[in-house]
Amino acid sequence: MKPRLQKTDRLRRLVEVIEDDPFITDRELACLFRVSIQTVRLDRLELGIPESRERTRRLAKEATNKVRSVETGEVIGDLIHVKLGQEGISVLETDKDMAFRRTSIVRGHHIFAQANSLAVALVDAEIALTGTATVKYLRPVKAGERLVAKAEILSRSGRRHVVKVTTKIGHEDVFAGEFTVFAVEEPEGYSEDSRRGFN
Amino acid sequence: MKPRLQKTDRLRRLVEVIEDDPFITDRELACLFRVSIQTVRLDRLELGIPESRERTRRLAKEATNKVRSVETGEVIGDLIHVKLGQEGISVLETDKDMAFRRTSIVRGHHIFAQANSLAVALVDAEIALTGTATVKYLRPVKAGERLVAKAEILSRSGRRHVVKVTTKIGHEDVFAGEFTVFAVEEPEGYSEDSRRGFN
DNA sequence: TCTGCTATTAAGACTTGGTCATAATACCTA
DNA sequence: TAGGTATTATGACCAAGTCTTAATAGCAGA
Repeated sequence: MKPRLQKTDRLRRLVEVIEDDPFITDRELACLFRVSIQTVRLDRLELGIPESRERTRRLAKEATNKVRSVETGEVIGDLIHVKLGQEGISVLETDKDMAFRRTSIVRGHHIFAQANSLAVALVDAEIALTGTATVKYLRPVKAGERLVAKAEILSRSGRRHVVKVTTKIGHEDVFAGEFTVFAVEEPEGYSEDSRRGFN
Repeated sequence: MKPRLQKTDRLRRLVEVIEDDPFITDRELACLFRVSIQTVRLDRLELGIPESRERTRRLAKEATNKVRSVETGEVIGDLIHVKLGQEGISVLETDKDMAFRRTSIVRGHHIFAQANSLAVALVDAEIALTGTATVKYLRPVKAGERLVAKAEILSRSGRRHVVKVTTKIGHEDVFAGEFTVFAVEEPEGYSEDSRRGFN
């Protein structure tokens, strides 16, 4: 039963190698594992791994989506609870892409962005602009930690809302901020078809 | 000279369409422009546009790089001048990926991130952490505008630095903030091989 | 030893989305 | 009518696969 062991071993390594370099072709893989192309194809078939071009295509789509959703996404973090004009909760799973490689410490602007997004989302208006923000970083956040931000509208006078946001990991406070968010009726010449959204 | 006009027109549109959807094939393009596949290929040849698969490949590579550099990059914006412990200037070219689609208004956290990055970069220490930040958004920024952030260390007492950042577009102030940045000697158990970097 | 099983390799036909070279045709204009 | 560009067609070829069918190798148990 030695060949079978060799095979399962190869299958495991195959997954690793392809994950490491999704652009690799069957020919290259065959060469790498010193087997025939057909064997590699059978292996891929068995593992349900698509061909090189398909992998590349998916990567391209996913990556472009990622850039759009992370960078342009309407809200940073998942809104798991929102009472418009009152309070809300947002969850952000941090990962290594948000952190410094060397320290694994999540960059501050992600934490800020989550809080800011949540503050803006609470304001019941077509367009909401952050005017000022006062924030405190209470302790560094490591990649992989789950940020739970809770926000509450402290006061409102006309179009001006004061929103308090507290971000925790478990029971520990890691960030606190106060945002002044303005509700705007008209786009003020900044857009033609705008509905909502600043910050 | 009508066909020539039609052609240059088609070439312009071709660039647009491909930019809009890089995954599109020659066959689809031919169908779209109501010309033969050969014409599309000649057009691409003339414009130096690579084939669909090549475009996809580049996109995948570039996008994966982009996610890393934009998200993980040590500094948001280009540091064009830094006097460690004193002052610095950073430039950030905004684009539509940083803005809301509907309004073309750049999301606040990018402006914050540039200012914060610059503030941290000025502090001459192995590791620098932002403690607090007080910021004001003075007017919305449209995608495409060039943000010039100037920062100056106002005061320093021990490891605590107060950094003032002003961001302008041309001569107009769009953002102002004050950051308290702490210089840290030891990683305080948050990392093993850390050198510099928080926020 | 023969049979059966898995693993591997091979061979062949077909697909997609092209490249490259060559030739034919269409259209317009001087 | 000749010359030019623009367009289309044709055919050979390629990379990197798919899918099917078949041959071979190596070992294990009856």
